Amino acid sequence: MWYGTGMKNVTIEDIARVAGVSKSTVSRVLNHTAVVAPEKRKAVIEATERLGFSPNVVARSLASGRSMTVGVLTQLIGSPFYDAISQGVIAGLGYSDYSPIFADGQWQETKQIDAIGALVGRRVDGMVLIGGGVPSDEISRQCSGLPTVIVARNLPSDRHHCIYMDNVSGGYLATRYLLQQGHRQIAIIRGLEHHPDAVDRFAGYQQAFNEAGLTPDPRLIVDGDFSAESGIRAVNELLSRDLAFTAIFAANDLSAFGARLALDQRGMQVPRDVSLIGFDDQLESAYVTPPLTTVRQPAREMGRQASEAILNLIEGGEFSTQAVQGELIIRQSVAPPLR
Amino acid sequence: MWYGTGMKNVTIEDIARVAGVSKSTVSRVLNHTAVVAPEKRKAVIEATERLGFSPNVVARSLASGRSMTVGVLTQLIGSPFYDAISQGVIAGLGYSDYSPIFADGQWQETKQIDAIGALVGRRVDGMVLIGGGVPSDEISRQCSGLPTVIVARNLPSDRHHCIYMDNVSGGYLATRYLLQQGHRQIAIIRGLEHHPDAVDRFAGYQQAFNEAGLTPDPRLIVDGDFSAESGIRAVNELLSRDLAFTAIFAANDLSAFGARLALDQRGMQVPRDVSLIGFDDQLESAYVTPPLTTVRQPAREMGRQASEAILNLIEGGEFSTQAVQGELIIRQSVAPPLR
DNA sequence: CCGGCTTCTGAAACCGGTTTCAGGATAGCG
DNA sequence: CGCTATCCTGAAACCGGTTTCAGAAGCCGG
Repeated sequence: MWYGTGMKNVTIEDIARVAGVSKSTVSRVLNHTAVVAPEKRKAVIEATERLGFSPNVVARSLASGRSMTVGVLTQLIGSPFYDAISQGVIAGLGYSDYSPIFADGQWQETKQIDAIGALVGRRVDGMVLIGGGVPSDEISRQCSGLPTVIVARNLPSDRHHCIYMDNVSGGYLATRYLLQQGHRQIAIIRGLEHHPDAVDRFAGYQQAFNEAGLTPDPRLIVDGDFSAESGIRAVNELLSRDLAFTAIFAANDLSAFGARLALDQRGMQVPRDVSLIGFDDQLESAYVTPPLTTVRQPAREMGRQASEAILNLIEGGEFSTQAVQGELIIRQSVAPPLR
Repeated sequence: MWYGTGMKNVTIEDIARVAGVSKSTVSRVLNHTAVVAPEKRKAVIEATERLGFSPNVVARSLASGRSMTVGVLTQLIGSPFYDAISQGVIAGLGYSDYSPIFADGQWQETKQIDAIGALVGRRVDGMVLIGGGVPSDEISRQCSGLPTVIVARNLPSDRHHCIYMDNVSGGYLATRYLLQQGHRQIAIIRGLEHHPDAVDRFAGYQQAFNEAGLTPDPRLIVDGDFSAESGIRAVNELLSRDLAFTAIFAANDLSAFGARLALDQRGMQVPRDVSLIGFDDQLESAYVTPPLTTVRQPAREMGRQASEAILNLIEGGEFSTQAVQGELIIRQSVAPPLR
């Protein structure tokens, strides 16, 4: 078996022979790891180019102890938000000498633990964990001594480096905006019951109400699971309960889409009859009708930040947990209530 | 530096010592590569578990010549279609012992060539090329002797293994459906001018007209670039030209969303005033208002198929280029024309 | 009871680099 | 001019596995 651009497989030894020097010297030239006499350096470089040599990364990894790879644990459920983070990581690593290796957690804790194990076994030099629910101490155990960044999740222990979205303030922002527009009966479609993001956004919702000296109507709180279907179900449930509401705060844009569709099917217009606000600001949200007002999560940027953080940690740098703030993106799905 | 679950770093040599056998025997037990006396086997397995040994994949790769990785070249532009293919590849590889390594081509030929080179340098055992525009013979050159699958692109040479969507028949399907519904003035928003997918879909559009003994109105053909913005621009252009049309075939769902929005802003309803059909069937398409009729491209499945194909090729199996057919997904954005 | 064949096993070579170490050449200094 | 400090360089060890090879042990039939 052979690879590479050309023939057999040219090794550092071949270069050494052709250039009339030793392996060591070739290595030194290639890595700029020591001063080498100019004429030898030249000979090595020429030989390298003539034979079309590209060093065997695997051998190099073994010898140097660094694999030049970063393990990325995804959850792969096809959520636009998490996917965008992965993309950001890939993009951010694109400018470095490190390559990302992916493993798929499938939102199952055991799978995630296995996947982390597989990545560790591959001797990745750093680890980026996107979302997921692996317990803190399990992470510590498996990734001890290994630079690790956790994205889109906030682990309280300061052993961990996290880049997460401040979901409380995000939920607060969305709700306060609706309140400012004059809404009082604001339904909320929550995300997965125990999902920390969902819990936090809900906390923000309550906080905005509290701050305004109001109390949300508990009957307007319905559960969902971040899917578009759950948005449909939630609206149907609200309408079947025959409750009055003038606005909906959806757990994420996808469920907002579902909610929008369900409202439309019942003949209710957004924002005339009901205002609607989402969470995420995914690509499509600016182009649905009406363009969706939402809280922007800079997913791609978070991924990119994570890649920078991990590179920095690998180089021995420092990093401390960062919360990124959501941004209210005002479009056209919210209007003051009619009356 | 040390990794792993526990202490220093336990190697096969440690296991050998503890189990009272030689390295060779440990290797044989771990890889089931030869028969070993039951009691020694047991000793090895026990030692392995007790010390929490996980083999160094890098060393194994170097020795065996197989890196147990598959290189994936993406284009990372955030296109829902291409992204979904990547996800499919990750998912498909999840069940194997191979891990995907990503490199980002950024839709630039030079970047793509570099990226392929980097992957080859990493001694990947197989390569999955998603989209992109690297010339056929450049691929042959760099990937010679390396199992390679090209997804979402059809290279005529039979040296290559491709999994691609039949865009001609997809475009045909969409257009024929509109014709069947009674539309005659069918505008088309094309994708990027020289993009093969766009060209093919347009060919399908013409084919459907031909087959019906009709000719499309050339003034209803406008260019786009697969973005939502381009959908908006296209509709505005059509309307400003003051042309009569009863239906729009958009290059992809994203540009259909844009078109839908632009129509809405001009007070035109879908499908009452104008019917709209897209291409892709991305996640959100079922939940916009009205739910979008479209041609489904099984992106994720294509990625999964690619991963299966590459694993098969690595094992020495055969694979021949496959065209997957699009499927017309009828929802509610198309209706017969009013008159 | 012995030769031949099979089975198991360990020593050693190997994969392709990096890194240590020691020695030779050269330069600097008194 | 002699002696030490410095600079280059190559030999060899090393990273942690796999695989070859040859020898030891066990089994068989004659």
